[in-house]
Amino acid sequence: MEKNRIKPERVPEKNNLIEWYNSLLQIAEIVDRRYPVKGTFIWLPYGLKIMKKLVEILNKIFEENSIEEVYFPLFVPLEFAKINDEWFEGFKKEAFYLEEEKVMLRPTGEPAMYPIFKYWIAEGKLPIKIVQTVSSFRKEGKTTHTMIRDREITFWHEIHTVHKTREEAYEEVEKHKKIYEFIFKEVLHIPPIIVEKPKYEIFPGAESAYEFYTILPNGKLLENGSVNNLGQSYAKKFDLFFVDEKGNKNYVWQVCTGNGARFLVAAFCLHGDERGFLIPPKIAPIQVVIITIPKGEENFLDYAYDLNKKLIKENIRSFVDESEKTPGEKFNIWDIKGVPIRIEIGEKEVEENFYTIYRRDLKERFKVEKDKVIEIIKKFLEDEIPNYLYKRVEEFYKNVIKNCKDFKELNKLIESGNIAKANWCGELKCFEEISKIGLEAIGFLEEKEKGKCIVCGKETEKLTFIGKVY
RNA sequence: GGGGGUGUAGUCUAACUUGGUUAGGACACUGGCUUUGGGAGCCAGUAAUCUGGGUUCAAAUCCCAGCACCCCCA
Repeated sequence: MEKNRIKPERVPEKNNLIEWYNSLLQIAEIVDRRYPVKGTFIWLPYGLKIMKKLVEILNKIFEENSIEEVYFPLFVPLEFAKINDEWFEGFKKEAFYLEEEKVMLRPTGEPAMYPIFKYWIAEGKLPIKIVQTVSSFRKEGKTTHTMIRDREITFWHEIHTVHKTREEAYEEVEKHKKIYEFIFKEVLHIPPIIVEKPKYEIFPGAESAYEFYTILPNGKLLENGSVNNLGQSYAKKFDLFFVDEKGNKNYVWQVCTGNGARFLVAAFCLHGDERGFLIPPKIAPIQVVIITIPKGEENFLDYAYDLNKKLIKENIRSFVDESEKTPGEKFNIWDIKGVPIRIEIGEKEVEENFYTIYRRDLKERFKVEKDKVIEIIKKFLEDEIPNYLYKRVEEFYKNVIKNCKDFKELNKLIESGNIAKANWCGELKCFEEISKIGLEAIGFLEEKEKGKCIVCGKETEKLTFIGKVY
């Protein structure tokens, strides 16, 4: 596409996902993409409210797991950054520098936090469990995509925990896998996909790493949250140790996890349709929009606000759109913005004493008796819409994931928008063979099945997904 | 990282091939009247050649660089 050929207020076809996604981000007023610095964008009020709702939910869950929010500076002294030479090698080219290169803007949090952890450990503060939600900065190359690959990665949360024992760190890892699973299922209504990364893909000296993925409607995989069991690799570099009762020096065990706005990308792309986005009810800034259909002098706004008050009292985020637009125009705008439920109030409703309730996910209207409205809306928001959304994505995943036993079939399968599920031994050379044909084996699935590695033919129980990754 | 494409009002575009118009249209926006059950109509108005350099009597148009966006490959 040489140019965005999208009329500003028309939703383009979803079969070109990036075009559809980019246009909708703009017309649904999630972000303004016109900021003239590569890999950055402006969060608009509606989008920011969605993102902040998600952050609020995340922080609440973290806090329930004894993880406290902190704020470290964005500036990282280069001497800190160089403590872990492997980390520095990995990030030095894609970091931004200032103060005549004595300081870098954080590409990730470790080198800012870990030297300070040394003080905290010395003060007897183990275990340390903290989270920071902040921007990270990486000088991404040519390909940037809003919220998928940015140079300023906004609302990136990173959890860092420090433990006395290996066992405690392993328990922490399991906890974090469950937290992200919960977010996917209960907040975003997307079936979680989690893989364990092979050893050569994780940080040298780390124990293990898990990565969550979502499959986007164009059949590309999106990394969407990682949980790293760092072992003592960083502890040794940063000299993080505690002295036990016997007077022995012990290096600590560390865990870190992170993700950001990619959670939203998954929700937008998987739940959205030809009419626009669909915001999962738990993170929707507006869960119910009330639209009146005026008749002559009567605008029915009193009825709308009466209902609005009742809904708000029940902790339902409700909004009356009393703008001058025509009802049809309002229907379309709120469809695009993805408000899960709409209530229509006009002459018919008032005379016959009912409400017309429209479900964005089904695109269907329901005639609901006035005194049942709260009950029905709660049922829709809490059960029926989440369940329907989840099932729909589950169905999509089922269709797009194809079993594959033949290496030669891989490209054809993936070219036509699918994800391959295959037995895979996970050896480095078998990873590289797949990379050579432009694809990626994302890691080991939790599911196991006897078979032969798709590359080398060796017997293995391990399974992987193979596809293109953003 | 390699290759390719594109930059005209808030948005989508015409004029670019073959240099010369008052840079035209639509949507949006503002004002007015009329309307309102899936994007309503009429009238009037505001508003644009990405930035810098070059070629030329003359540049939206040709050339170079920068910036930004999109696509393909790694």
